[in-house]
Amino acid sequence: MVAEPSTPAAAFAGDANFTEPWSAQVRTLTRLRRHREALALLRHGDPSPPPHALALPSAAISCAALSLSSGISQIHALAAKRGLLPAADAYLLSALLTSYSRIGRLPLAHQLLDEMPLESTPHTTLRTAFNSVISGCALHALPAACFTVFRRMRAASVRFDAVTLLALVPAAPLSAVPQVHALAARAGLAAETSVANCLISTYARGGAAGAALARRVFDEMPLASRDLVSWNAVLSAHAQNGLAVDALELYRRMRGPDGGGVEPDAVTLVGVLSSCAHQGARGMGFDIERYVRERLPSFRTNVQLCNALINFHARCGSLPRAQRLFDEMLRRSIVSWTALITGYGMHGHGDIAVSLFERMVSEGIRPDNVAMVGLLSACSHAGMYDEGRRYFSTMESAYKLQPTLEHYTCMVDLLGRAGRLEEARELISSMPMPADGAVWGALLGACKIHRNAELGEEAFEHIIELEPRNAGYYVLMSNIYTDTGQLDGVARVRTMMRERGLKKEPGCSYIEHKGRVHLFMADDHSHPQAKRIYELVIRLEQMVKEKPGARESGAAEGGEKEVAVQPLIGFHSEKLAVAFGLLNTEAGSEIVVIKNLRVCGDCHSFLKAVSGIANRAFLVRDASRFHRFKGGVCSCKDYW
DNA sequence: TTAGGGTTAG
Repeated sequence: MVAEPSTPAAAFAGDANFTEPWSAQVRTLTRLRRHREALALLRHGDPSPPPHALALPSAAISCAALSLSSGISQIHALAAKRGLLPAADAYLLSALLTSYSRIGRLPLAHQLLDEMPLESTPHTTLRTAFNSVISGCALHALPAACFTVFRRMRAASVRFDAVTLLALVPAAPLSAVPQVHALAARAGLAAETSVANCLISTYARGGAAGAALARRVFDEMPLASRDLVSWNAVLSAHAQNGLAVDALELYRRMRGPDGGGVEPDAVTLVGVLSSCAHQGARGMGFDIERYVRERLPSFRTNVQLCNALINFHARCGSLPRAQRLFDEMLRRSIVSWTALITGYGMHGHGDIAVSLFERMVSEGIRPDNVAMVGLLSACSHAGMYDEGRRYFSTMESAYKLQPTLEHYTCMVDLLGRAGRLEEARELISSMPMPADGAVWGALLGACKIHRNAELGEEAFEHIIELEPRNAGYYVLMSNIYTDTGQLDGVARVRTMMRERGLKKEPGCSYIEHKGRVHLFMADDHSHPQAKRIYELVIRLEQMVKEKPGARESGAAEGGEKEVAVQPLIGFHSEKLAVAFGLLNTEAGSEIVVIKNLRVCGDCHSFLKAVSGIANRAFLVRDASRFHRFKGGVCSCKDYW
């Protein structure tokens, strides 16, 4: 084959500066990350004049990049032989320190640091040397070592700088980050863009409270210091911690005058799409997809961005679009598969989820814990008891995966829903770790479906120990008592809630129309069209009532579903949202509603009946899955 | 010529 001019060597020959000595060319190649060529040139270059001044530091860095540990040792030995160490050649010393640190030979890095003459070495060289080792410790996940070296640095009266902090801040335990932050502020470094960005992303690891701290750092940054990374970091801080509304609001601000003309990049969009998916913000997600297709035409090569789009579509009701994106991807990761598997699971297509999973495995991708959660929950939503149990029991032998709390939650849900309450209870007893609120909550939900107050009480006892402030579980227990006619139980749970100051999270549903979000709460009259909406709901209620068999009983009920305030005409939010959709959209189009809680049995049978009467399709995403109502039936087959 | 900040799935 004829070498094309685009091959690395030929390209280098083409752009090489031939007036530059070959040792300087080594440096250039290292800078261009063409490490193999750099080392080849070092090996074959003219040995006189000696290459040490320019070539050796670069060669050490190239060795580290290629994990050539012995290469670094050889350069080190050569330097020692030539008398360039300990500190005669500061650059070579720095390069060796960096190389040893990057490759994880930290004892050697420490040794070099120890050998440095503190008095005669320039201060900046000392600082770089300490920074190299601290960064190396951070790179190799040795946070305690970072601080040990940092203390030595301070004991030696070497001033730290922004680079030191970029390694140190993420290495600090979350509880100690504010102290490092204060240290940075006292040194006048906390306002530097790189340091502030680093603080934002580190605080972001600390849940909702951390997101608030991250937000404060961002808000305190001078406008001129905020760059794209600052916006991305603060946006992700909210997106990662479930604060989707704030993340979307930040994105709007970024695009407005506050953004200072910063254009989003793929990283921004990944974060925003995740929040759109979480929040059901379909309009914004669609806008972003348009932006991606117009402005980032090579997006198909960006696996994370494609994954974010797949996840968005799968969770926002457009499975065909998610599937198309998946099919178009040039390279896929396990995340791509998981997003799609989870999406099919949420829509009740357990069979498709299972076959996707099998296809993934046959393509040589080993499932991870998250993929298994997606698969097991897909089985659970579809009532695929045998498959779910089989996959769960072979997790360890087939895929070397230890079941986590989330897998147990899926399995308790799967067994419980299928009516195997005792089996679910036994599974909890057999767990190698203590069950958490979610596991017991899954059992409680199953007890609601199967009206088992006794086992429900046991689950509830555990839950109020583990999650005493989660009102949803109290409502669930109270509903079990209602269903089993134990009114004293209902009163007891209500008293507990009152004494503890707990209020049920209000149910809300929303629908997007012509670029606007229309939000409804139960019995909410604030919408401008409220009068027409209520009239329509009442009319539909009457039509449903008159339709024989329209409101059958026996639908599976369970989980933290909303309770109808009035059994006959409960103006739950999803009814209002669907009525708004019927009044404002054209016949034939699908009405998509996003809801925060689970659909109650009453609304479920109402929506089924109305889909038949009005000959319209409603797609409702509730807290755990999608329901597609059409022609009088629901895609969940009343199993939810 | 040396040290370096942000991202996805349940």
